[in-house]
Amino acid sequence: MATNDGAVARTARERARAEIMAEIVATGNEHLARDGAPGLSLRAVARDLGMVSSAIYRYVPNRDALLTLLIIDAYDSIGAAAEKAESAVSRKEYLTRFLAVCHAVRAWALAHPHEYALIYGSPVPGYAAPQDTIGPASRVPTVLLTILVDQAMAGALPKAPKPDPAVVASIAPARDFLPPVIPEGTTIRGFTAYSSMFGAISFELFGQWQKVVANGQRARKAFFDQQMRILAEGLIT
Amino acid sequence: MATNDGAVARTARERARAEIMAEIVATGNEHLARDGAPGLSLRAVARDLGMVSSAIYRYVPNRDALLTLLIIDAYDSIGAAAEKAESAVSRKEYLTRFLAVCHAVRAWALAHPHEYALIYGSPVPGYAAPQDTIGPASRVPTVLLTILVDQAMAGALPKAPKPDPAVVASIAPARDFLPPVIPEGTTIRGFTAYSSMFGAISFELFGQWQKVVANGQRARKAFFDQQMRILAEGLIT
DNA sequence: TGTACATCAGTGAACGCGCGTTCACTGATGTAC
DNA sequence: TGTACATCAGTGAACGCGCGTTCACTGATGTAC
Repeated sequence: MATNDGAVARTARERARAEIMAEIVATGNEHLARDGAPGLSLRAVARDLGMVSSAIYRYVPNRDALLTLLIIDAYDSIGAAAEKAESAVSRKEYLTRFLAVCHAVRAWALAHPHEYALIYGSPVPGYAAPQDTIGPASRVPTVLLTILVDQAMAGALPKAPKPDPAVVASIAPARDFLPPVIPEGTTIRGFTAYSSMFGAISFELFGQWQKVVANGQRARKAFFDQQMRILAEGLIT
Repeated sequence: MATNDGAVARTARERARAEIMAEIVATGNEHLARDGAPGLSLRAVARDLGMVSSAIYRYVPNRDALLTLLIIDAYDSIGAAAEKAESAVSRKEYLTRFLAVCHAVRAWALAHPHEYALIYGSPVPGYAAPQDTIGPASRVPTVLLTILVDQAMAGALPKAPKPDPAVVASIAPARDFLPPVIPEGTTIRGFTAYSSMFGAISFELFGQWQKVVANGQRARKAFFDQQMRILAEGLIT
């Protein structure tokens, strides 16, 4: 047994490998920010790392694998931002917690537009996301769900009429991860708010509010805040 | 003056040109559907049209121009679908008109996923949409606006509290095309419903409901319908 | 109606580019005894 | 502790590919007189 603190970074090789993997992800993100996902190339990343183009294949088996790494990194990054913002709010301030998440997600998106586009924009043609991305992808929705659960536990959930049986059936898969305290009507409203939030961010980020909403940071933020408050109606108090 | 019915297709050359332009757009759309926007290439389109690769430059000055043609075509196509569905509903059935538009837009998106991604998904890196796309882009929102205006004229608009001054200021640019019958509170709710609708469609189309909403057509449609009804609350009666 | 010139569509070759990926190799690091 | 072998990281050349775009050209169509 060699000198070894924990499971990380044992031999020099392993340490170097972990570092280089991190550099690959970092450089990949830079390229994403400059050229977007379609322009991402293994050769270019290798070049930036001072490697010959074939050397990168020691770390990443192909281009799709690099995309997967970047997708996981992006989901983790946006998830961490949401968690951090939400955790700073006192537990009983449900609406404030919700808005904190919304604004954190939006701020992250504005700061990392190409990473955002990678995970919430159009799928990259020919790329199929593997299972590994599902876990990190659920961090943001999990935070939001926690707010609803806390509210339900406190008996502070607004009444939501039970939807049509067809609608209830449509969200059957969600029952696997949804605690029973959340009624169906609330679930649908929650999902709607959830996709709506990303709709609002995508519209802002992808330029769809051109000539509709003022361009200033202040205006955009106030507009978004109001949108999120509307989405929270009948769901979060 | 040659035999000439109207402003279209005079000489053989002009007729041929118009036809080939249409074929270019059609073929471009096929390629979009197969490979997505990033993979769209002038060479490939020319090849499919039986032209030598340089010949296409007689019709389209460069790749970006082809993208612009396809974007305009997509906006026109989705706009026409929305208009058609909405026009079939009796004028006073506001909610039914709204839902007709929502379902028409969704159906179009499901039928043309790559064209949808082109106009509502991540922007194509390095491409800047020219002014020509603004007109066609406004067809869907214009139909939706008409519903609100008709409702306002009939005095059937739900009350919406006037938002904060900062919020009102943020939508100042919209005042240019918004009739004064629509109050600020309604405007913001309308914009929110609008971006939310595309958020819902994008989530469905881009695979974000994996393991959340059931996969069947029926389920997906029922779920979407319920979402749209929630968005209509406090806005459309 | 017929001819002369101008315009346009399409050809074929070429330019220079960057990409993903493979392969046989050298030299450094790690492991077993 | 020292040596022998196995593993791994990185090299450099090469493969075959498709792309956008330019250019000088031929031949057909359109226009002016």
